[in-house]
Amino acid sequence: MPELPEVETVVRSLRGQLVGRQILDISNSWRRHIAFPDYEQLRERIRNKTITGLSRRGKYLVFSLDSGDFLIIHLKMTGQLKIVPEGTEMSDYTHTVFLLSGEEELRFHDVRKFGKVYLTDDESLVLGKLGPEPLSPAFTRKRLFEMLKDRHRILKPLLIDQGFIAGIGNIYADESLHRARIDPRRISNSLNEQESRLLHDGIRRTLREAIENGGATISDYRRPDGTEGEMQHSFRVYGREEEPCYRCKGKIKRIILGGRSTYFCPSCQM
DNA sequence: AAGAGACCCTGGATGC
DNA sequence: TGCATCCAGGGTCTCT
Repeated sequence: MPELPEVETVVRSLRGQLVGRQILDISNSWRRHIAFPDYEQLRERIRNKTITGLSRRGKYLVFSLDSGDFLIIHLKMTGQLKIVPEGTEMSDYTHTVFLLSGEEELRFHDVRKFGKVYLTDDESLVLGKLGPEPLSPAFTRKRLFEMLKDRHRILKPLLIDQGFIAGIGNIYADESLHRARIDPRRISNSLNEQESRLLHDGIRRTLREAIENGGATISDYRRPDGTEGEMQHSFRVYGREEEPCYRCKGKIKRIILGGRSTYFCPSCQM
């Protein structure tokens, strides 16, 4: 569930607490949480390293270490990160724990176990195939229009393709398309310049608004301090099947595109 | 290149 | 109450 705004919220919340701290050790009870290298090597390479930075790329959290390695974490559907005092009672769903200097622990809690931890000195091994950051200055209206022209794909699945644009997931794709008044079933290269501009604005405004709201809490997502985001109260279409569209009073429909639920308003999204 | 479907997981909702 | 089945989307992978 965490998409770009949720991951950004987590990064902002953790950065001040983690940068400058040392990772003393790691423990893990679900080996598949560790993507690469294998657990023993990762443990060897991470022990006693200092966290020098924390940033986000798409839906990935990227910790820079003073060894030159990058610790990269993807929360996937149900991952949560939290900092707790050392020795706090363990939840059944905490599978990876980083022991920190200052007698605290960074815990990776993940009910569905889809999350992943990577350690590498070459970030591109993990992040290399990602598309542009939608909130970066490089993601201009012109660039999006050119990207759309180059492809012949159904719009909604294209927007959640991380190689096309990084960070948009199922919820914010639908929200962005509704804001732009564009039908999710449209083919990418059928959009004219004006429609492409509306989509560009829709994506950026939707993501910015979601970050301002601290992300959306749906079932598992929590901020690292345990509080819920607020964005779920502002959804225009997501999860609102058969309810009236706020803009035109039409009925919100749910269809499947690219194997995922897609919510939209057939009367004002063209 | 694009798209469909299986798979990775589990809790919660729904159906009988 | 209990059990089976479906669904949720973050991805990856294979096949057509």
